[in-house]
Amino acid sequence: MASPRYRRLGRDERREQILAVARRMFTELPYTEVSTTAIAREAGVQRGLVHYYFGAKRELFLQVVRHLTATLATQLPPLPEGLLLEEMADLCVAHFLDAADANATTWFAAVDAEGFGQDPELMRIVNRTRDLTVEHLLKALRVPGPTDTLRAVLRAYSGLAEVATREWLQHKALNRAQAHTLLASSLLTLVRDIAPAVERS
Amino acid sequence: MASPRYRRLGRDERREQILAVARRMFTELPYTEVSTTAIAREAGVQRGLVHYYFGAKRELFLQVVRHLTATLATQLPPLPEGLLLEEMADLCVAHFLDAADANATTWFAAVDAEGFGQDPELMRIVNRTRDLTVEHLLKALRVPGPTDTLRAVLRAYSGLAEVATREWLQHKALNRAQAHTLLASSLLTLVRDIAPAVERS
DNA sequence: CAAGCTATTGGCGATGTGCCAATAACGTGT
DNA sequence: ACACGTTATTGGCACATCGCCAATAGCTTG
Repeated sequence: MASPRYRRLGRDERREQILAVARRMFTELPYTEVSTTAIAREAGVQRGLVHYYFGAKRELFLQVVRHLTATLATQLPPLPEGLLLEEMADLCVAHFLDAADANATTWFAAVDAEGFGQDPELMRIVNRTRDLTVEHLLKALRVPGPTDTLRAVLRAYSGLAEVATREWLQHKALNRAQAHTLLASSLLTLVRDIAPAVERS
Repeated sequence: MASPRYRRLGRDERREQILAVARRMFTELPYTEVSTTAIAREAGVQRGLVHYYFGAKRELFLQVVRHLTATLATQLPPLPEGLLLEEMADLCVAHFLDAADANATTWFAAVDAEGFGQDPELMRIVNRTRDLTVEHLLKALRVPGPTDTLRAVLRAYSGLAEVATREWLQHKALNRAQAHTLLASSLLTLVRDIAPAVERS
């Protein structure tokens, strides 16, 4: 007669629900200020259940980061054919800025996670995502011989892109058009002029 | 008669000793894996003393980051006179790479601290250090009207420099000469060509 | 050598984490 | 309808960490 004391959900269902709560909280607060107790409370569940599904708190955090980066990676745009290098760079940058704008909080949370001091697994996750973007750029720009040097240059470029985006969306020292100009012309120069020079060094 | 159970040091002396231990441990391990207990143990002291000097663990950590960034900031080279823009850029990059090389662990620890999720005070510290470097670049390159836009572009450049350094020292996808070429030519192009274009956008 | 200052200790209380046995919700077979 | 088995969920134990503070004990000074 009496209503049950708790609702029993399917494994994947509950798992996803807790993950959603964790996602929100980890993007809002630093790691140390998010307790499994708080996550459980917000999910309307006992703390033990969180550990039942995810083991350690760190594991849950890694799942969250994996999800964030995966979300961003799937938003890579399709590649139109037969464009000039300039047009292609423009397009890539536009798509990138759109994605960053649309998922600002997600994006910064993922990027910020990088510095979570020396955690090897976390470094691996974030680096793999960065490499995905680099490979996408390589395909899009159709550079003849994609060497390791060029990849390194493009990874460095992603560092520039990260801060430039921050200057636009957070610090507001640049507007969107300026961020676009900066990113597009840097990309062009890096690929066309600087990368070959670096290769020869 | 019996030797005393502990040595009593002066306030600053003990403070500096604990800080040194904390510096080492925080640069070696992630924040969560460094306990005040461990710091106290390595310093040969009771845990309570750590809190007596630094209050919360977070405060101690901030002190460490402050010290790391300050150390790097004091290594800014003097500015020689009457050089071409190219030569000046070369010089700045060379000094930068030297400093990064000499203090590799310190440098990466400071840079990594940045992402310590959304901590406002920590963001402030790291940003101020970045701005110091940017101002130094501005002075060195003697650009006519140092606008806010140019500053933003240079901050973005520091993002590129950070990753490029990592590619050289950690991932080893670039050698020193290549890192130098990348950083010097990017800096030149950004200041001479791209920043004005961004300004007009 | 007594007295005072304070660096240092040692321990209490609260909170967080990892784990696991007991429990209860829900699907299934009869 | 009802017992049964599965397993999602709870609740609590054991331990570590953190922040704090009263008591203690080095060192210094007169």
